[in-house]
Amino acid sequence: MAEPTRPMRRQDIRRENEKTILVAAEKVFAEAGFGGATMQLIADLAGLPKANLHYYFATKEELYRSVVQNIFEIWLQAANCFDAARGPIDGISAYIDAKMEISRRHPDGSKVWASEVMHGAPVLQDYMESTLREWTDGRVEIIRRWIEEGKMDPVDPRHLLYMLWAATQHYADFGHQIETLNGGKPLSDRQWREAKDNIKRVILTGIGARPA
Amino acid sequence: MAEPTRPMRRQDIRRENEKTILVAAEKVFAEAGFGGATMQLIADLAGLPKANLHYYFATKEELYRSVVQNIFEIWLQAANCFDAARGPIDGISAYIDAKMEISRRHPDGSKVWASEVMHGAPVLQDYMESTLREWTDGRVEIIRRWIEEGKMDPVDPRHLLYMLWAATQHYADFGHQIETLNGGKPLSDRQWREAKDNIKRVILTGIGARPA
DNA sequence: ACACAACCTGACCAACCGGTCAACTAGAAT
DNA sequence: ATTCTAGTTGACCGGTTGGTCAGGTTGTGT
Repeated sequence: MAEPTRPMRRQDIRRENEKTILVAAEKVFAEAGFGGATMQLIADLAGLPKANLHYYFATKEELYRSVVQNIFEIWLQAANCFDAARGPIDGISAYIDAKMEISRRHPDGSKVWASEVMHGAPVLQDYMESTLREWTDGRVEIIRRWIEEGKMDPVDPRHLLYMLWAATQHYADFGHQIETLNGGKPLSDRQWREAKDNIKRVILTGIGARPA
Repeated sequence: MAEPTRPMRRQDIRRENEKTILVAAEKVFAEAGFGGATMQLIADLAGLPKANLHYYFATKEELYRSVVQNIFEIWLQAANCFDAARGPIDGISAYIDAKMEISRRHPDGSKVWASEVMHGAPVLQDYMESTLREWTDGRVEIIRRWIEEGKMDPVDPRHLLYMLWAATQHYADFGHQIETLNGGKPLSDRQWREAKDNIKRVILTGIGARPA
């Protein structure tokens, strides 16, 4: 019954262990916060001795930094939906879909991200002042153009973006509250769809989005 | 120049010290999370010796619990706006105003609350299953009635509430991000008003709210 | 077969944290 | 004035934490 453990190549070992550690770390950081997380807890969850963690990640901060950067990249990827779109209905719908999918598939990463920002973004400050700002400015420009072209009402683009972030991220960060109010059960497929549709409908109607 | 320190009555001492400690604790818990906060940090910020903290609050958990319960009560007070209203425009407007005011005046408390929920509400689980659930069910019923009376479109009441919570709380929890994207400066009075107006306008339009 | 480098890990350590306590000071009641 | 109780605090303690390290094991190029 024992799997015939094929010999692993060096590269595979490193990649696999780093992945295992990062997954465990993401979960522990999400559940306990940076201060509450311990290397021992992460090691136990990863099924590795603590000293092994320090072989791959020198310090707790370095491990945390890797986790945060990972989720930040996923977060940014959802951005592309916006660019390809021809109008607010396509663009914002796709963006809501993408961000809701992140909230559903990576709730731990979302929480780590939220926690990082809430504590003043000590690790990500640089990214926020460069990458995030550029991305935001670009999207603001797109929305402004949509408004000029009469494709939607004149809504402040920044506050609209904040609302999109807030409404979608809420389902990850406050998932526990939502679950509690849902009778202690996680949202079903159907409920996730309803959530998505509701956000889309309220916001798209709210900004007076008109077909391109 | 030294203030003529009037003798303090026992009651005043206790009340004043508890208040000082709670304020300091709220800030430290918000900035560092429960795990990252230390009694020493809180004591330093409060200007009291650490042992004195333990005189008023036996354990770190007890102090944390007090902080969380405080903000929970503020949070619940904003609820009353909803009841007095005759229709969605009045009710939801007032609620958004109240919650935005909380985000602005009590950003630390909001963060502690968010952190608490994000980590599975270890302290507040009881409240969430009783008080919060009751409050939510009551509000759902009100919204449902508004829909029946044709005062707004048939939007899922729960998801609408989540959106209200998310959009308003975001300005506290992600305040640092918003500040960074605002050129590193806090939102001005005018920008806060714009934020509030935008949320109101998008949501009220989005749900097709009609005057009672 | 050999040597080198990457990988692994039990044992250990200094620093720190939550919490305790005994001794002290200062209002309040008589 | 005396007594009692609430409030104050420096010093201390056991347990935990992030991090180290010496010595072992295993894949890999020659």
